[in-house]
Amino acid sequence: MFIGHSSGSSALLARQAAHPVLRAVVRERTLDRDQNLIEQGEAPQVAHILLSGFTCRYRTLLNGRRQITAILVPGDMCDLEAVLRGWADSGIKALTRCVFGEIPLEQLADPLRQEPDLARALLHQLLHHKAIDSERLLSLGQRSALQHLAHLFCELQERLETVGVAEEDGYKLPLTQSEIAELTGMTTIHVNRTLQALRGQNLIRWQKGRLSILDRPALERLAEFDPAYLRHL
Amino acid sequence: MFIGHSSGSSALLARQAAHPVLRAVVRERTLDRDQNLIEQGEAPQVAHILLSGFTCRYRTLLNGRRQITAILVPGDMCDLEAVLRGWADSGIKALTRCVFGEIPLEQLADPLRQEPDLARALLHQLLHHKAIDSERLLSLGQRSALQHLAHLFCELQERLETVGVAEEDGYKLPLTQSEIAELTGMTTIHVNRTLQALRGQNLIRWQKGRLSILDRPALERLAEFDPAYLRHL
DNA sequence: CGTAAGGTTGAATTTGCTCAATCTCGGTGG
DNA sequence: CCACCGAGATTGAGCAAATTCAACCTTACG
Repeated sequence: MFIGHSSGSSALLARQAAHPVLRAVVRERTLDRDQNLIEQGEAPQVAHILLSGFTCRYRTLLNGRRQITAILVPGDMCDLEAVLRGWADSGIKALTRCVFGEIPLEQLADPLRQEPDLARALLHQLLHHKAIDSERLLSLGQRSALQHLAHLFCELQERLETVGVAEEDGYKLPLTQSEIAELTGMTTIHVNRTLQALRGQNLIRWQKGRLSILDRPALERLAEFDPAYLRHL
Repeated sequence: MFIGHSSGSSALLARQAAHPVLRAVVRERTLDRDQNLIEQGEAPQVAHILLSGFTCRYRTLLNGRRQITAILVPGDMCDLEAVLRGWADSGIKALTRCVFGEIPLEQLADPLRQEPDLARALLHQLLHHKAIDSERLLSLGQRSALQHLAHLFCELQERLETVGVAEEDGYKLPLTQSEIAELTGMTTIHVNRTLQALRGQNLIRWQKGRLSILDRPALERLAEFDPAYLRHL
């Protein structure tokens, strides 16, 4: 993923040299937990890249059931598709206090006429999230609850390591169990019990908002996790 | 979606004027039902656009459970992501006899340096399938079995109409119930019973490989189907 | 210290799954 | 023309997974 050093105050991301997308950032914007970056159905006025914090995309059914369709971590473009499409098919809300970089639409309106680096980065981002979605389809369709959660934790470990927000053996996971539920299509209660199972097998610990992976190989084996889908050219 | 008239024998697609992607087709290739276009893990040697027939992408778990992660209909790029990424994260197989257009890698290797029309079409295709995936995540996570199947049928009606392969009230649906199962993460048996429920409510009929939608508004209401996600700029 | 949000537990119920069998129908060979 | 065959569809009974509802516990925080 393209991570660079933002000029703003919240610059946690200092892994790669300045990246084309970050160079396009003209301003920062901060949201508190549970605030919406964009409502479902809205037309984006500006594009955002997440600089720090956790964010999610979600969609709602008439009966009120909600599905979190994506978790966004620092470095991710939050609303790229919405911008390119002209309207947001999902809502986007902050799971923690978040800082976003704003990118004026003009700079992306026709990404394919831009400098190739920027365009490549956008395409890259799209591919990245497409790969994550595909893996999530597999989890939702075929993995057991246990495997599904295991896979989620492995994926986040990997993604957060990439952006330098995780340690070797875990990371801060600022989600509630009901958010995990919305993410995985399970019930909060079922999430709770499945987590207990995971703990019972000494695979993870999850205390005070920090997830610790106690036996990473075992967890990855259980999840059938293969990080390849997160690695790109 | 970009559909045009292919010069080959199998040209069913004659809706829009010749499209940049179709212009890049150098050769056709035909597969019979159940033959693989590409194996999971393989490195694509050439890109493919589906000209006629039904194809799917799928992924397998160690226990042999398979998830169909996408249905591909005429006009769809089958392996765009695999090409851009350099390896296939899913297998792709023909659900019926299929004709594909082959596009040499050189023409796509760096799509962002190509004529903008081609590049735009590729990006477009990526967005299209991303939108479909997002909807499918919602179905898998939050819709009931009944809603899920209803949604699937609505989606296909819409997509096939777009490429001129559906009539007003239905279309040929050359899938087996177990393929529907792999697509929706259900059991074949559960698919069967859910289909009976759908028939019982006089929403659909499915005979001799043709799916008829008897009450489209009611089916769309049940599924909470909103075709907006399939419409693009 | 009280409150609220999040986490945990139990029991009853529903949904979907497994296994195992039977049915249907199009195609095949005799 | 007809009996056979096999893939796909259908059925039933029992079981497992996940949900619902309702309560209770824990912890952070004002």
